[in-house]
Amino acid sequence: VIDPYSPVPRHRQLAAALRDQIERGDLAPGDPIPSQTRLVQETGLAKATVQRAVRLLVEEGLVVIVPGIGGFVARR
Amino acid sequence: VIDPYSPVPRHRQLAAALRDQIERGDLAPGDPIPSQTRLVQETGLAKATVQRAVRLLVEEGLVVIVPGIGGFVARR
DNA sequence: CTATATTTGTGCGTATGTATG
DNA sequence: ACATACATACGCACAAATATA
Repeated sequence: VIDPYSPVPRHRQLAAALRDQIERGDLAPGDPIPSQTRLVQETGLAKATVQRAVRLLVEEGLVVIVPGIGGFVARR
Repeated sequence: VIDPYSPVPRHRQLAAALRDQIERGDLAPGDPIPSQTRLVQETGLAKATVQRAVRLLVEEGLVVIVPGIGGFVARR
């Protein structure tokens, strides 16, 4: 799902992909989002890049992170 | 603390500022130095530039870096 | 209560691409 | 051509929080 040759930064590509899944309803409010470890495995991206993508969604209010537990689609 | 218009390179400016804090005793031997992330936030410099400043202090023997942990004022 | 596994958080080291003076 | 600087990205290691066996 990630195009390494795109001028769009990889963390933005991943954030966009997750945002689409949320807005499409694939991921409903309250649902856990894939763990950072899974996202690293599935995308081939570095952990730092994955975290940066997730942090974008947190700043947008689409995702809530609970340390030690995981990330969830925000209720609202 | 960093003057972008100074002819002195920014990494040297930051290194000098940290060196002053160490020699003044604000940072004692064994004390952790501010993380690179913090220095990036506080100075507005890029990570690579901050890292370069810290590396100067390491080469001078004023700072010791422990990978995965952080940087500390050298004991001696 | 202890041990282990999972997940997020933090931090360093390094490399590459791009822009500027 | 060169030095400086920023942004992006990967890899690795350790710490903290939480849950489970």
